[in-house]
Amino acid sequence: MFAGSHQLTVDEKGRLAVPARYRHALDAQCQSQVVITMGYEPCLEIYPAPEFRAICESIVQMENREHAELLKRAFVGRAVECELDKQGRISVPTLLRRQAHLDTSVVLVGQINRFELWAEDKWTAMYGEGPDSILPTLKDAFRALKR
Amino acid sequence: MFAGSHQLTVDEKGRLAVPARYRHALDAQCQSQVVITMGYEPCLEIYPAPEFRAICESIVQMENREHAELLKRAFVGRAVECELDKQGRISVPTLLRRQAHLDTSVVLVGQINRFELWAEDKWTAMYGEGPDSILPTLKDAFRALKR
DNA sequence: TGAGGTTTCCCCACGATTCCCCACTTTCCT
DNA sequence: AGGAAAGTGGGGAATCGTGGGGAAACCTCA
Repeated sequence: MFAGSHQLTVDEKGRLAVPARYRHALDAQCQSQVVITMGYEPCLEIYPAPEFRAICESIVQMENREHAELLKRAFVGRAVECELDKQGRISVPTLLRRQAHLDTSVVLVGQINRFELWAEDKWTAMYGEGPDSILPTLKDAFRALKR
Repeated sequence: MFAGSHQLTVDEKGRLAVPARYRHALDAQCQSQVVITMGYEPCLEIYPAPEFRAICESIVQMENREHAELLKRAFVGRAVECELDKQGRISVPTLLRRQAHLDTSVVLVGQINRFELWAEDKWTAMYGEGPDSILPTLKDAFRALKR
């Protein structure tokens, strides 16, 4: 289960050092094999490989064929399989980096079954120190949650 | 079950000494593994790790997808797993401390299944010596409570 | 087919941060 | 008053994030 956010830098070679605390889990869960792709948010999504395959299954079995086709093109079609190198880094494909408008300063966010990779400025603007804009909705969301 | 409030200090390295009376319970309940994150109040929330995981389950299964997404980013995305050190302290991440506007003087408040960590001035202003502002609502709340 | 250039991967190194351990001081209980 | 437990502080070692160099693999174009 992934949680937490880390400010990281993508170096000149497009490499991203995965925080050490996640490496062990990723190794155990998927032999350090991950899939990077995009959803509808302006950020990259990083899945452990088995998790991604499970989502593909779900897409194939969708009732709504039109939705399924769209997801196959936009979600599956943009996916790239990667592997952590021996130093625990993944090299993020240039195309995806451009599509998500990532420069060197990024934020890696744990999202339970996946990670999201945001441009730092976008992330801070939306969920950072002063997330005043989302506060009312957030309050509603918390109240809808049993805990 | 956690109750009561303690005035504590966060030292220069961002460490918080958990009152000894809670340590046994935390050790028994979660091997001293806790998760620190933020809700919509300007304070930090500290959960025993299993408690936090249970909440994540609830989030994943929420009906309202928009709420679930928001909670995943704001609640899960800001969470940090910590472990009490051998001296019974947790080191509170700098980012979270800044977001909750904590300086050295804080109040740890037992909240049944979690703790809350408030900046002392905020806590005293809201629930401290003169809680005049909340008194009418408090009255309603008590009357709604069977006891 | 071969040469040049580019990309990818691995290793090493440095600086900063984090974590762990030890010690001191204060408080509370006996 | 004495002792034990708890809160507080600091020093040192290990780890982690980051950058760069070099070798191997790949692709392109002649």
